[in-house]
Amino acid sequence: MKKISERGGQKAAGRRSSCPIACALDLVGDKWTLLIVRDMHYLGKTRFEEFLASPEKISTNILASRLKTLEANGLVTKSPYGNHSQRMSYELTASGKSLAGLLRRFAQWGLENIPETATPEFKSATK
Amino acid sequence: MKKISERGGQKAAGRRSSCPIACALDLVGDKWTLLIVRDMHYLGKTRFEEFLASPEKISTNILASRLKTLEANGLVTKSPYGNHSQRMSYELTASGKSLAGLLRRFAQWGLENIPETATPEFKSATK
DNA sequence: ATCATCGCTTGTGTTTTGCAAGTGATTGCA
DNA sequence: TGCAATCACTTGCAAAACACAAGCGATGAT
Repeated sequence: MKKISERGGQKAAGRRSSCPIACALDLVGDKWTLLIVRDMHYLGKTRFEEFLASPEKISTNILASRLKTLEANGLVTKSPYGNHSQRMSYELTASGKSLAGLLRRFAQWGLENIPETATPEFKSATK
Repeated sequence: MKKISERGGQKAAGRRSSCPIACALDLVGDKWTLLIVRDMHYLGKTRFEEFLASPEKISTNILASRLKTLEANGLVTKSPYGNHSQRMSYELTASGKSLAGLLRRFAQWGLENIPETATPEFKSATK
């Protein structure tokens, strides 16, 4: 039985605090994870090689590890596609898709506050 | 004279691409920066020691370096306060304040998608 | 004069990242 | 049937970032 005074102030395993902002940052607060989600959401990418092709040039080991933790955290599902047993398709779950609003805020803030950010390929998708 | 085909696809110094999401992540895409902004925005913190007191327990050298780059990127201003010339007050600029919407999205996504995130002290502020 | 507070810096060891190369399971093609 | 190409990774290694603890210089209070 947990004391009432402790409820709401407890930390979940591996998290720095119970703050929803801090917890969200623990899951997607790094330089690469949200770019993978961006590629899935705005560009419809699903394959390892497609993510590698983005202009930010993520390296293969980082991509593999990020996809693994995205899957472990329930934001992405991994499944074979076509008739190739080795070829994998990564897709957003409901939780993953619900990051779209966050991505749009990032895009909006970047466009409004960072000079020379302009991406023709995203402009229509982010409106 | 720059070719039209290059415009909109160029990279600014030190950035991975011209995508506004990637650029925004270059500025605030790490585990600590947005927590400092959170403390400034939601809790009204302004001093070094106050940021250290947050439950996530940032270390002093990381805090100092993040405050320095926040200032360098024009998101925060630093000024002495009171009659102590050594005591500093950190405050959000207009660009920094405009991160509030992003923070709210983070909080909302965390509350909806991560179990056991609940912070009484933020709930009223994020509604 | 001594002590505490504030805002840091410095040193040290660990963890994470970036980069290049390689691996194994196919698949397409001659 | 052989052989190169593709895809999804893994491995190795150096560089950078991070966490932790200690210390430092300026100020103010006692």
